[in-house]
This record gives sequence, C-alpha cells and structure tokens, in this order.
Amino acid sequence: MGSDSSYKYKKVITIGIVKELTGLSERQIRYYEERKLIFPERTPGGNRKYSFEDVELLVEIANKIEDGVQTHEIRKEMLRAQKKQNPDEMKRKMIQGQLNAHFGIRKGPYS
Amino acid sequence: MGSDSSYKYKKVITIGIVKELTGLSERQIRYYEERKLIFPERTPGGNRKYSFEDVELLVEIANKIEDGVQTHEIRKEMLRAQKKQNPDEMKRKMIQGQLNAHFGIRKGPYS
DNA sequence: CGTGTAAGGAATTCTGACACG
DNA sequence: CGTGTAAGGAATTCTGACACG
Repeated sequence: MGSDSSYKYKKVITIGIVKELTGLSERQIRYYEERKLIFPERTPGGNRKYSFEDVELLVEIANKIEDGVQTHEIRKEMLRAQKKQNPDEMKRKMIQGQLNAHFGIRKGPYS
Repeated sequence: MGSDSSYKYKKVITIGIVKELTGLSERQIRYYEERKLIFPERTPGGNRKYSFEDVELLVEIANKIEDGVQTHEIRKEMLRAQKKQNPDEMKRKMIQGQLNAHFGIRKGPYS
C-alpha cells in the first residue's frame, strides 16, 4: 500500500491499449484531450501515454457525453470537483500523486 | 483495495515503455521470455503487452543475471517459490489474479 | 459539437539470423 | 550463455483536414 497505489497514476499505456480497455475510438480519445479533459504524457517519439486513472476518467467522460453533457460542461464539473477539496489537502495530494507516479514501484523479490 | 491491486496484473504495457521503466534492452526483455521467465500477452497485431508485475520481475531477473545466476537457475528458483505456497492457496491466488486482471477496475465517478 | 475517415509520414515492434565467446 | 545489431516487413500512432450536422 502506498507504493501499489502508484500503478494507477503512472502514464504507461499507449492509445491502442486504451482503445481496447475503454471501447472508445482513437478519435474520441484524442478529442477529449483537445478539449482539456485528459492529459496524457508523451514518449520521446511523440506517442501518447495514459495511466489507469486516465482510462477510468475516459469512460466517465464518454458516459456523460452519451447523456448529452457537452465537453465544456464536463470540464467545468471537473474543475469544481477539484476545488471541493481544501487547498492544502489538494496540494498535498497532487504532489503525492506526482511522487507516486515517478518513484512508486518498490517491492521485494518474489523469493 | 482489491480492485486497485488489479492494476498490477493487467497486461497493458508495450515493450518500449517496459524498456524505459526497467532500463533493459528489448533484446534482453525478449530473451527472458524465450527462457520462460516472463509471459507477456499479445495484441491482435502481435505486439507484446506486460503488467507492472512483469516489469518488477524483469528487474529482479536482470539483477540475478548480473550476479552470475543463469536463466535456467532463475527459472528453477521461480518454480520453487511457486511450490512454497500450499496447493489450494496457490490455486486460489492464481484464479483471483486472473479475475483481477480481467475485471478489476471498478470505481465511482470523480465528482 | 462530436466523431468518422482517407492521407502520408514517422515511430514502434516483430522475427530470424549472424556475431562474439 | 546472454546480448548487440543490421534487415525487411508489419502494426501502431501522429497530425491536419474534409465531412456531416
């Protein structure tokens, strides 16, 4: 715990796998990024990398759009959800998230 | 918990990302598979997919080889580690691992 | 607005083999 | 034994644009 939770935030999944995982088209996945709903990282060669958290978020986004909510509204919802947390707690979580994503994997050998 | 743990076992990481994560060459990663030390899945197109667990295992394997242990010895070590668990418990864990890897992601919306 | 698609190119990955040792 | 590498091909991904609406 604490190290395992980092698997969720590491950006290691390419768009083809995300497509399989979510059932969305590459077009949809890239469009939600264009609308600032999702923020993949990039490989040196320019390919997008997503986290498991991103995958879950994509599914939620797609569901809302299906319900007729526009991307602009979804973006505002997400910003509201951010501000709900008290500022210091939020800052702490963001920093911890970054640290987990970068240094989170620490486990002993299988034997 | 219980659902988050599945991130560790889902095979979603392509070899290029594994290379970045482990520092190993593609040649090494594929060779350890040839020697039955690691078992990636494949995309429909034939590309390898690894889990975070695989990534950790690869690092351990590389460390042992650096210490002069041969792949055949490492394989035997791994099989021994398997048998250490009582048979029923082992079977339960394997099945649970499969289930987690396939159906593990279940979380509520961000809001 | 949200998504499909054809277009051309670039990055990624695959396999089998030769090399060294 | 374990790993590097050049070879040729196939699968994957990228961007910008046109289309529908």
